[in-house]
Amino acid sequence: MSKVLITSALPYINGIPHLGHMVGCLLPSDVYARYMRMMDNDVLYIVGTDEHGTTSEVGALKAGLDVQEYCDMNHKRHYNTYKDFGLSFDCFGRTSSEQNKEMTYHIFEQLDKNGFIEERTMKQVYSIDDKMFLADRYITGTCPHCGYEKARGDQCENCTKVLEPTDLIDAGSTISGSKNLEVRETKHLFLNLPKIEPILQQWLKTKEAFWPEVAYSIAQKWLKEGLQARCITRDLKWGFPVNKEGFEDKVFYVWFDAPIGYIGITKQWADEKPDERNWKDWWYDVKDVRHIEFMAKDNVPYHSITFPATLLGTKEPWTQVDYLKGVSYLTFEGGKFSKSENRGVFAEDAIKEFEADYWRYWLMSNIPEGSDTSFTFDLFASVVNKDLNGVLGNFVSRVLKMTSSKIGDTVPEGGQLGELEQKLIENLQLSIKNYFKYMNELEFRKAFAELRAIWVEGNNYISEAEPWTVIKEDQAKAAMILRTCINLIRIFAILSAPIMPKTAEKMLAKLGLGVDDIPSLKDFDVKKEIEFIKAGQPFEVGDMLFERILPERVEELKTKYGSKK
RNA sequence: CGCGGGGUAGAGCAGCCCGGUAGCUCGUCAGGCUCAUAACCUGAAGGUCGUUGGUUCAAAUCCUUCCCCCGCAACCA
Repeated sequence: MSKVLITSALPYINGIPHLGHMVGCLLPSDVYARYMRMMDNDVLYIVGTDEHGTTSEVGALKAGLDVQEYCDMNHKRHYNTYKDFGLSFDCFGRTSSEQNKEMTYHIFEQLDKNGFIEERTMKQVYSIDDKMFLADRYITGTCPHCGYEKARGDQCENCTKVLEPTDLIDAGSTISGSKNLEVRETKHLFLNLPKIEPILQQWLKTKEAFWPEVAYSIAQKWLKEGLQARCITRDLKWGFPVNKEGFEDKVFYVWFDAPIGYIGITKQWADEKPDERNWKDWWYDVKDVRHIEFMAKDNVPYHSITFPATLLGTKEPWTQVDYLKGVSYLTFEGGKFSKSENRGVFAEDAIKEFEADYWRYWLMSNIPEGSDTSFTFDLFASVVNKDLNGVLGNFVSRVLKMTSSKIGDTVPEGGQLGELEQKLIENLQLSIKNYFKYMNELEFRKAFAELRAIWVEGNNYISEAEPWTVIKEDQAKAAMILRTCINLIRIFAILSAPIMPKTAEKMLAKLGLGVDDIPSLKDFDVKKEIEFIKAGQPFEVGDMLFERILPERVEELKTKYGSKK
């Protein structure tokens, strides 16, 4: 049994998670965690909310709430959404926790002690009416190059030129609209990345060759361009106050404490049961932990460069990422998800339309492993109707209905496996081997194409075996065929459990089994499992596993979620 | 010349690293079956692999030109 530490990029508290967020990090991490547990590994799966930063402050201001209250409320909201999607995290923590503060302080102190922290004085725009310094993008004005009136302080969206906020004509705060701005000097702390770069390079060499193309090339790109010192403090209220003399009125930059959150949240988890859990068993001076991180491409630089450098700079034996599963973006009908424009499916609404497993299956079998992938309701409906209803749901239905109507509501007795069944076993052995191989390699698209092929194997078998014909002459043989099919339902349920846990449960329930009856996948042997359910076991036909999505419904959904805009 | 990813049948993708008759799923068409959810099974049609030039006996695969889409460009997260 080996220890597998799984972390999903921590969703930002202010955002409303959409399908892209779900497939970018949350779902794949969950599917992988479930799979690794079924493979008998000791898994710790960490998720939580990333809470600090200007965006939270502004969000709270707009909601008329105190930042802490605002985050408490949204944390709960995120938690509920992810629970609805079936995420099986061991702890859903917060980057604003006391535990994370402790970790952040410790890591900062080590970096400072080792000479990787430097002070710099910089000029920044201060909004007198907002009583705060403004990040570049919180300032808008007219672009000096193209005259676009809503250019941001960091870049003009219209002409794409990179700007300084002081370049803007007639600049104002996006928070209050106030134009009462001035440039003030302010002192900040920087993480000296160039100084850490040599050891970072060395470390990276041992890891990234195995990472996905997207992750690997992004990390390379940053190194190629040369690292710059990175500012890790901010003039804000909402964050951890900097634990260094002269900087008490500042807080750590959200991106400094956010990834440390993985460790802080692990300590939150450990603190729930201090007698049996220790965060150090996962993060500090351990050799037997394999750490897998999940994220979308925008997060890759921080997890391949900045955060590893932060940990390396402490010169302490922290657990680093072993495999970084970086994916591209999911787009919505070819464009961006946008809450304000009511375009795209957001997780809270998705779950009201269809059960989690519909989304889990579509998203995971279409995860953007290569380039960006577009979600469309047409594709969604076609996958649900074909794969889930036609192939899997229909197999379960035809087998149970036939057995029930022709023989009875218990698993039928008689006959023994023949040549056709041997062929079935061989085919399944090969497909399952491939399925496990792809899951181990985190090649999700390929893995779920293989899972689908496994389901098809069921329909193939029953077509060839023709129990509806056999039963007229050989009752015992027909019984054996149907018993084999019922066992296939159980096997399909077990193999599908990582991606569709609720459906797996439903399938097993039809056979009078529970989730506790799911065996380890480690030594999964089709030969044995195909005869697991014995004659006499009662079953029930029950409801269909999935509903079909009819064309009218597709049109309805498209209108409702802004596909047509 | 800012950087990276992508451009392969009507749709969605694999193959490219390590050149050797272009593969998978959906859709379409035809056939089969009738246990099942107008479902399932079998077969067929459909692609000059974005474009230009080159290397090679041979290029989707290696080098080069240009075009298109997406993302990033370090104080939004």
